[in-house]
Amino acid sequence: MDRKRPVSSDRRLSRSWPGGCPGFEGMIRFKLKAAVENAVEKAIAAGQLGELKDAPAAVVIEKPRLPEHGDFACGVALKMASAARMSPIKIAEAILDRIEVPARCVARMEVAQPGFINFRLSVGWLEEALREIHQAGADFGRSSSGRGQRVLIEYVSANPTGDLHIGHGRGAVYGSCLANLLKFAGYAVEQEFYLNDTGEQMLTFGRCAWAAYQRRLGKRVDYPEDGYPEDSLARFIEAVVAREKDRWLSLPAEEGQRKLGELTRDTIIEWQKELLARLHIEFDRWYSELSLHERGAVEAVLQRFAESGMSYEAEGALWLKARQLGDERDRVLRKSGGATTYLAADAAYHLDKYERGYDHLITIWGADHHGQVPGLKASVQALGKDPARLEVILTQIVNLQREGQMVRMSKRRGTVVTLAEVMDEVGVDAVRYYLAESNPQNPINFDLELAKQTSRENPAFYIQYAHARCCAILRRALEPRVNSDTGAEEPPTVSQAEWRQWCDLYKSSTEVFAPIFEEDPEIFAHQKNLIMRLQDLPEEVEEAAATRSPGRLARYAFDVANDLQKFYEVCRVITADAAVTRARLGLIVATRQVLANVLGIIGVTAPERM
RNA sequence: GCGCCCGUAGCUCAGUGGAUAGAGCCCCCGCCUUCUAAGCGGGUUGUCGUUGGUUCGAAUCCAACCGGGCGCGCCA
Repeated sequence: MDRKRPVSSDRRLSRSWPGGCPGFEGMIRFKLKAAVENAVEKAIAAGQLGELKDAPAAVVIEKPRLPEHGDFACGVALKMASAARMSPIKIAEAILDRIEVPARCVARMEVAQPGFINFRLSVGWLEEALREIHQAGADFGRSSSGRGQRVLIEYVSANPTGDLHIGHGRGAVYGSCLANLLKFAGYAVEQEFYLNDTGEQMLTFGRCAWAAYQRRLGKRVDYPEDGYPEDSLARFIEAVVAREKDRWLSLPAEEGQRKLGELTRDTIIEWQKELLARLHIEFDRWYSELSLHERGAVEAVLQRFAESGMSYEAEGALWLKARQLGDERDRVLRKSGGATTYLAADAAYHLDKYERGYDHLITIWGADHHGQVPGLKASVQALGKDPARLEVILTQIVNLQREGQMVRMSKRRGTVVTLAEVMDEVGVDAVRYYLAESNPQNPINFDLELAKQTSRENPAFYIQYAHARCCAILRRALEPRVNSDTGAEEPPTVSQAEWRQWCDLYKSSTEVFAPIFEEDPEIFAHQKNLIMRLQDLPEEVEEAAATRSPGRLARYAFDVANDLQKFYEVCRVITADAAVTRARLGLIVATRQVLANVLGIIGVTAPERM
């Protein structure tokens, strides 16, 4: 039943082939899509698709799971069948007859039950893909789909009252990866950390810091019972004492609480900055909540709510009419005691974000804050801003495990495992990879022992190893060789001058890559798989950016590494044949480039040797 | 009770309308005179939480239910 038709050379579109595929810019899937769309149009125009006047379904080129179904497949005939009142097979045949692709690019096209069109690639587009990778270099995979839109991503925003834990780490890594990703996808991204450096909690914190400071210097005073655990402050108090000695000890209580609160808070903030920098996270701005209060922004927002009739007084408190705006209940803006709530400050903060002119706002919170989302949305709406431009992403919990057993964390009992400890134990790259890999809405089980025990097998390491291996091969080709028989030093396989020449060729020529391929079908399959994977990067970036899933790229990097290893296993790169060596080094360098680009996005280092 | 998130192999997770549901870990068996064996190949593993619906076709969409997590009027 299946109709098989080899592509004959007279169906070539491109007269200038090889050397480029005019009219087929972009990735292979896109090139195929365009060819199929074109064929559908022509088939309709020729009246071969029954009563169809226009294409009722978008052409989607997918990757079949089974190798027998080719490298790519298209199910558009199935989607058109009912509208055309024809059998999918007949439609597929009519379309296939009109698909025009260069013979060097597609080896075979066929119609298969129940109406798929399957494609098996030849080498033309693979060579072109490699040339594109070399030409784009560090920019390969970068897209302009963000159209330079300004996006502000706010994340971590941990309270400056203690250590960061693994949950903060997750938000930090996710936010940072998302920022890198959106930049790569063509957005103008800024990253911001919101400091809760004022309010009720800072008063409590000041009392604790003051007590801890006095106690550290030998004074017999009680430590507040319901405050932050003394142990969790000890390290920071130690730093404060080392710097300030006992010069504040004689302050009156109220002054002392304020002063030590500030000193300790600032110590913690500095410490958080350093820790996050170690995780390869740099914020453009640390935005102080206190600064909002100080310049009256919070009061101004309350004023605006009052003027627009969006707030009211009840039970001694000031309320936002959030119910009117889709929330399940109204929200308190100012407590009966007179202090403003977190929501009031957050409304002022988000209003400021809007007024700074961003096209889009992303706020990343831990999932335990999800109850606040409707209130925040309602408040920005009440301020006349479009809540659709504010995207709140919630990151789920991280369960720390050790050998499959949950690590119970209790602040009170001081059994909290800090982010710093996890980083020290399993390494920054592993922490980044494991936290980057999953999607934010899923809880993570992070097993410390597993991450350590399998350090040779862990994905972060495996990907880095693949990158280092590419570097090693290139080094090998460019370094002088030692003759194993005579011990004499011989010139390198590739001279520096040659190499520079080759690098230019990689960017301008597709023929240069032709000698990569072996006739042996098994080896060819590995070569093709690797190149197909590399040329996927732009699509992966698009998809990851659109779904806010940088973790997708972490998994993609693993697949690239895996395909490289399989290729490496069956195929030598440096050979006696200069043309073959040149071609395959081009593939290795392209692979290295793709790995480096992806590792850059997920913030894992790309080592040259391991 | 209400709201949000989740439920896929022993474990950790992909896959969100297409053909026979995939990786890694774990376990077993092979492979180093040759560019990094920190590697590769092979083998085993599934009521896709349950039931019903929509569709030519459902892990994927809809409804109800079950199980887990989180949140729920002046904490942040």
